[in-house]
Amino acid sequence: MRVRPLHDWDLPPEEAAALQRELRAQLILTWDDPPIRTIAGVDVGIREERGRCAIVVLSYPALEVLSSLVIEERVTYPYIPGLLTFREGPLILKAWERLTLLPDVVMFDGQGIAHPRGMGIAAHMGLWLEKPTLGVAKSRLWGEHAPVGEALGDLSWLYEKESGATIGAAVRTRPGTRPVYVSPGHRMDLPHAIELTLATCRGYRLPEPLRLAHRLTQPGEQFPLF
DNA sequence: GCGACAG
DNA sequence: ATCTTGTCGC
Repeated sequence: MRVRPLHDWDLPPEEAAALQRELRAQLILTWDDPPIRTIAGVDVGIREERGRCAIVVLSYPALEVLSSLVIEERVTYPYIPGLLTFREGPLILKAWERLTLLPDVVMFDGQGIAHPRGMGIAAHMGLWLEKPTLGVAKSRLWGEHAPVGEALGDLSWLYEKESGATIGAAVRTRPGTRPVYVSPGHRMDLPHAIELTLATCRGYRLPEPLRLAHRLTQPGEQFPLF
């Protein structure tokens, strides 16, 4: 799919952070109730500056794989907490260009607005892709929360200590494992982000879109998945 | 200065 | 994320 360029990616850390603060005003944090027939999972794996991005599109709510793709490219921007998008974003866009089936919702491996400047990878990419997005991270970056209940579906709100604003939720997607951190990206609200996360879990800690995309980024894995 | 810190 | 083997537990 084609996207309209919003800005350069090769920005020094300070400028990258300033850009994130500017982009925050463009986020739409409401759900306008579009029909959901497909949902995509996006993940990136990098080893020795060799990045591999995988996108898997599943039907919803059946969760059958409709298409998948993997692309590789050199990645040089360093990993800096809070600036993950500047490392993985360019590669994700390259993969997105190869996509022929436009998903209704896109799930990312990382934060949405649960980020120091409200612009985690799911929020940022949502602006580029102009699609509803949500972030499902394996660990916390920003925000505080009370302990999470042990049952599937139990959750604790993630809130920003200073403002008191609720920015996401720590969700138990599988008993006996650590919760995942869910937050809306763009054109999304928290209730729907949580609902989509739980509705796409199939017995594993990670929801299917991300679990499958992650598998494809691992060395030796083959695609397509169907 | 110290601790925190998505992937 | 990646580096890495075995191992504890259901």
